[in-house]
Amino acid sequence: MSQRNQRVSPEDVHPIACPIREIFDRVAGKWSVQIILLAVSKGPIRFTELERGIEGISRRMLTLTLRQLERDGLLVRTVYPTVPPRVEYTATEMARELRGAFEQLAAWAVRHQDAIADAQRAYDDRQEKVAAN
Amino acid sequence: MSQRNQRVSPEDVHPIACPIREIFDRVAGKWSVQIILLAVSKGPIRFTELERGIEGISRRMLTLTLRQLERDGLLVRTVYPTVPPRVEYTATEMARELRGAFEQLAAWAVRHQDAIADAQRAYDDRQEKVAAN
DNA sequence: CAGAATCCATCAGGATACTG
DNA sequence: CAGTATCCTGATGGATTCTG
Repeated sequence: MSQRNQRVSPEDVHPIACPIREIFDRVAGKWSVQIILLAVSKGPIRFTELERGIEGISRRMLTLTLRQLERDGLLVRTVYPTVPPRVEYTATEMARELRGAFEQLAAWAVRHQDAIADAQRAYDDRQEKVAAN
Repeated sequence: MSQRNQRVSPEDVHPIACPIREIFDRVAGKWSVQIILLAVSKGPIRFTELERGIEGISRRMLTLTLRQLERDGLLVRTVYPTVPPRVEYTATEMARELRGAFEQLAAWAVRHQDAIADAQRAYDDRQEKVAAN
């Protein structure tokens, strides 16, 4: 307890940081969260509904992200060979389980958003003073 | 319940997706997670300890990420005006509260890592077949 | 030791046009 | 409708050098 200059071995952080990293990469991308939330809350959802429901997403990124989520087994893609074609995306059970974690993070965000904003202002003020030196 | 062609209004996803986005941006960056976890578990930690403890991080990215976390009030930076200089980073209470959410996500990751790997293999196999057409 | 500053490669991602 | 293909640009981030 007195000695804190002990080396930090990579293994200390790895077992928790590594799986988390993997998850965040595939699940916490800018668009993945919104797609998953929509797919979870809106049941089977169509390509165009997603495109309209997610502000600012490009057709390209929607396609790429959907493919990745499908590959990871978070979404199921169902094609109805009608004309015009109809494709629906359904969240799997696995994806639905993410909602809890997302909501916990959202709660944390809400709880601390003011504190964060304050911290940022305080920090920026300090920088201004230094810059004005 | 029969009608699912209802429009998806942006407000349906916004209230939860927006704060989450903010959080993920500032907290779920490639390096932020590892830095926070190290700072939380290793008490006050020095620049060089972080550099050695996080595999593959560059000096530049470590500095940039530390600045951002400090600005957001997740880390406190303490300078000891000795020679050579000594700087320590301490996780704030706010940052420590994140551990729960991180661990929940980590648990999710561990629970489903096999299923995800399987899904990916299955998906890739399907693609190969198509490519071979 | 703990950075700041600079240069440079990569690549995520947007806009647009085309198609089964 | 639900994509694919192509082009192009800005931001991300690594490597390196310099300094109090």
